[in-house]
Amino acid sequence: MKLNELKVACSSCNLRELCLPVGFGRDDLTRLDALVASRKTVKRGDALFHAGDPFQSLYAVRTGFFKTCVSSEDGRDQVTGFQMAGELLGLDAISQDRHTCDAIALEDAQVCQIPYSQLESLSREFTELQHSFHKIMSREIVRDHGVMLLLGSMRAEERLAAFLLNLTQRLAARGFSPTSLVLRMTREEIGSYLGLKLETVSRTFSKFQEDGVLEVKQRHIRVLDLDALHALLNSSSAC
Amino acid sequence: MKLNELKVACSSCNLRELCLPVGFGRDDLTRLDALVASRKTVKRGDALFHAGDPFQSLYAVRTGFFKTCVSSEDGRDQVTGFQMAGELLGLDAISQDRHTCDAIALEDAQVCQIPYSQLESLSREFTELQHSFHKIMSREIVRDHGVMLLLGSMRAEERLAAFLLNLTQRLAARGFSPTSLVLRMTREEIGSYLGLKLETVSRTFSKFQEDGVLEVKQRHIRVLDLDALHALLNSSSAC
DNA sequence: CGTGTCTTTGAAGCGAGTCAATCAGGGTGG
DNA sequence: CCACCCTGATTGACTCGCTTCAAAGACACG
Repeated sequence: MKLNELKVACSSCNLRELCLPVGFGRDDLTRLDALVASRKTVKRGDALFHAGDPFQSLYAVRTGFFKTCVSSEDGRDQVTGFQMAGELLGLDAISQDRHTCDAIALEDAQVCQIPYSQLESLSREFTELQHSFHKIMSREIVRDHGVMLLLGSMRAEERLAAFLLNLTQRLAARGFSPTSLVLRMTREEIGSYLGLKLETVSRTFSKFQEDGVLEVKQRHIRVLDLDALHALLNSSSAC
Repeated sequence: MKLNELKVACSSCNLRELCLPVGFGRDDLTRLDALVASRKTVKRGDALFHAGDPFQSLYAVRTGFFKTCVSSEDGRDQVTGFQMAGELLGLDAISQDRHTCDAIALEDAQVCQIPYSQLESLSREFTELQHSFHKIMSREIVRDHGVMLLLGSMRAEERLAAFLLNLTQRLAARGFSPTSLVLRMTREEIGSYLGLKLETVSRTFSKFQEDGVLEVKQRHIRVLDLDALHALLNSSSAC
């Protein structure tokens, strides 16, 4: 066994508290190691998979940043999520044995490949894994419902505030500063995710800067007034 | 064993081709029967569960029609789906051991109660069930992504067309006429689902009627020109 | 037959989209 | 090392689709 393969094992991965094995004990973790077949490198701009590709494996993001997007027959497309370290890609593909969205790396990335058939068989004899996997799928459903709420009933400022708060929370959980971040995606990608045009995203960033809520320098964002962002979400009756 | 309990068994349920046991053989079906604990009746307007309720069971709709809706802290709320016979309710609750949305019956309904712990243990020794359950969760994710596409990039007419096409397809799969239907939900609920105000929904229905695409009499809808509905989705370049 | 809920329709206003021009960086090649 | 180019970001002016506010109509139910 080669040394760099040891490194990739779940049992020694620093993401184990965020990824599939949340809450696992030491013994559980070593059982998981059998599951992760290999690492895979994806360069910025490249696709990990495309819609229509046959489904073999799920992928856990180790490093880097992804977007997933679906597209309709008439060429419309929609960013459905942004994934960072510890998050799973490919859950949509189980339903039809084919991927239903594209997963594109927004920066150079590394993923762990998890063959789905092995995940199924291992989780049959390993209750914690089964439970953990179900929770992750369910969490994705809950997340999607939150996005539906956002897209269905929020105004531009509220959408961007919700987006930034979500991003900073997830970054904070990974040990990054919750007040200073670098966006990995373009204004257009943010807009697609939030159901806005890129100009509206840009204008809203500028508005936040004027109001002293953010400092915006291209993709570098500093949160100056976290309460103001929260306030945008907790009081729709602000008008 | 009482006669009416025999009737509720998956092995003799006429929904078995739409529900959890899709593609199961005779033997598989009888193994499933152990899973469904009981039936439950929900009256029109009542909740099957509320957001925050502790999670015990999933529910399969036997008869009737439900809506699920999430709400944010500030009282905004969003219909996240409409469920009919054979569809599962409660998948969102697995992630946090609590329901995250309300499930409200839009007409008198009957559901099968599926204790989640039993579903987990049975699916550990029963590959087909495990696989089927995973597919159902994954399908929910794919559906949500479709709704996100709708909410993020479609205009009012396109949203309503997509909604109606989806509804008629699901009704057709259950043996109902694909051209004539009775809406179980109000304009406001449709609007909430589609990210529109109820007046806009009403106006769009009227527009479709003027154009000869639909015949609309309150909640009674007849589809006159199916192609026109499809055309609204397949050519955004119609302008 | 009245009452409340849901639906329809109109008129006016506004938020976000569209179109277009300019600006800022990052990378590349001379 | 710098000028250039290309992509992405910003900003402005105008337009349009949807929302808002308001009133009237239709239906279901007691």
